[in-house]
Amino acid sequence: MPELPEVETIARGLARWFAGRVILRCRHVSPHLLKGSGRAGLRRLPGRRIVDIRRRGKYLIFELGRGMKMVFHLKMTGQFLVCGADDARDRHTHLVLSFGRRREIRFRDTRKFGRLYLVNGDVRRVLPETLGPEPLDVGRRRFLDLLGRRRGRLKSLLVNQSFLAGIGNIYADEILFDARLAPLRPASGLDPVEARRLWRSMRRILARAVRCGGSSIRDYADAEGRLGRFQLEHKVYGRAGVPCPRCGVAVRRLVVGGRATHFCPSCQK
DNA sequence: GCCACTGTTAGCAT
DNA sequence: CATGCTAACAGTGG
Repeated sequence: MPELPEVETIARGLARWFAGRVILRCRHVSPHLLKGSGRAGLRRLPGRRIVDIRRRGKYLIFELGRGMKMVFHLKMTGQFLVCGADDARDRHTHLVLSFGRRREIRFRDTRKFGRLYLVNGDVRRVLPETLGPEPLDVGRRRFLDLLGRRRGRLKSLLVNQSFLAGIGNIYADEILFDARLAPLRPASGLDPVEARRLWRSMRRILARAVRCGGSSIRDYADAEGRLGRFQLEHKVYGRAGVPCPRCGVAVRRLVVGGRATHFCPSCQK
């Protein structure tokens, strides 16, 4: 479930406690996380300082000393845990970074879709070439321009990482509800007022979700174990059959581009 | 026990 | 450029 707000929250929490700290030890517990030759790079982690921890799209990036980077994608169920060396470790823990005072960062992932890439120099060498810009960095004019170049349905476009990086299923549905736009609308068919509303809603929803620490639907928690609060503000996601908070008509659920999609059939046009 | 479903994304065919 | 299907994997709920 980690989308932009969740990854941002995790990155901020980790950076707060671990920026500037030196990795003492690295234990790679499972082969899934890091493929093939990348594993050799793990030996070069001990002794290296964590300069900063930041986010790009849904990727979490540890910037290390001398230009080395660890780039994580959490996919569906990846999570970070900050804990003590003696805390119980279950079979879904795939990587452990040890620090002084017996503190550890652990990467845990039940479905094993998550990935780690090690890179020297530019992170773009491991990010997809097609990765779109940051939603919160795109100005209104640029957004309208990007939108005008695309066809296809609004819902599919918002979750497309080559359009904008970081929006997933939950926030796409919440953004479209906020913008009062139907998920099946063709992206190219918006008038300027609607397009501007979509840009505003995107910024509003993502910024508010970051302030809330993301959405805890199933098992998401940040690295310090705190739950997000934005799920309390969901208006349509996961609420099929519940009255729309704006007009009272039952929220509908359908599948668009293979993704569950929730919307109000009455006030999203 | 079996089957359908779940937040992601890459790769492939159409 | 867009869409649909599959696969990677584990847990949950009917």
